[in-house]
Amino acid sequence: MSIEVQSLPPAIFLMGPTASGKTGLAVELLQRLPVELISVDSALVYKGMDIGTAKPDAATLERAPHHLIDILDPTQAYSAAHFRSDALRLMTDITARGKTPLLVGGTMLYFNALQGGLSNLPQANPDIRTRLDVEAREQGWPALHARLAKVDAETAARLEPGDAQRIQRALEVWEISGQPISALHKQSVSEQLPYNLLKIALIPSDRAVLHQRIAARFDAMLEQGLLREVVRLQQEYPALTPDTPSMRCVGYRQALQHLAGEFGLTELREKGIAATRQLAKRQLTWLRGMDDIM
RNA sequence: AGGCCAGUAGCUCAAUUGGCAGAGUAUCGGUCUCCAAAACCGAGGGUUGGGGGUUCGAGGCCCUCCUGGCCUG
Repeated sequence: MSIEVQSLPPAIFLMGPTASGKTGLAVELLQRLPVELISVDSALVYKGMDIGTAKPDAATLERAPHHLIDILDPTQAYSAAHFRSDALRLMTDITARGKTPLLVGGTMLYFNALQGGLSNLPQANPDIRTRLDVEAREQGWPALHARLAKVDAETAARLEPGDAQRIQRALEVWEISGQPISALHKQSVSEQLPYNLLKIALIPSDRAVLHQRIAARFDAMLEQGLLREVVRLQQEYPALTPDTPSMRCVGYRQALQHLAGEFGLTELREKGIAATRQLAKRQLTWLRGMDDIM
């Protein structure tokens, strides 16, 4: 380990799939170490989404405050870039206070963007996205993929013709900047994270046990009033639809569909649990590919 | 008790006249640069309820048994 690395301030990553016990461990570490907690979670940012996100309860948050929880209305959008910017600012502040940032959560893209950096790309543009969505409805995403191939063959070759989100993003970047996203990726690389990282992953030893915990937790959410929470959100924010980013969260999307009469309670339970298992699987895939994990 | 309908992948269902058993979903694996609890890609998975028969060949036809549903008594 070089002197340069040792001189960097410390920061801790505490990662793990949903229902792996991250919050409990984070609270415990807080009691023993001079740390401040930063949530790394694309769902916990939303106010009013408490039950379905398994947000730490009020008493826990009182005892163990988390940054980046309850910072947005459910009508708003967040992103990896927003997170990176917010987290870097908070880490600087925490370090200046003589504390160590403890980043805890399950949104692996956010951890990845924080550590590895993001290229300097134009911001998302809702108007362009809406227009591209309309065009895709008329022509199909493969047609837009073909359009992308004309201006950015490299990215088109990398993406599947059905990969709506990434085709849309690549076309959006092209329209705003006049440059292929592949070229921008090569140009600008944000600097290394100026912290000496300790990365901890909570990886369940047995998938079957994780599946049991997921099922039990979803049942508990239903008992605690997940459906009431979603009804209340709909009343408070009539603009919410199943396509709103916040409502794409596991459990909320299925609850909206159930409330719209698409299926019954039994199916809601099955679909909610399955969606959570799939989330956990993707989180574990990320973790398998990460280096330096304890 | 009799009559009718159904039984095919974990689940919901396709399969022309008897002609290579398939989809969706789930599960598993992977991809991931401003939506990521998102989006996308791939793979495995079958004694077609059991047994017998006809046929070159049966998920589909015949016999029989089992299971479920509906109708009649």
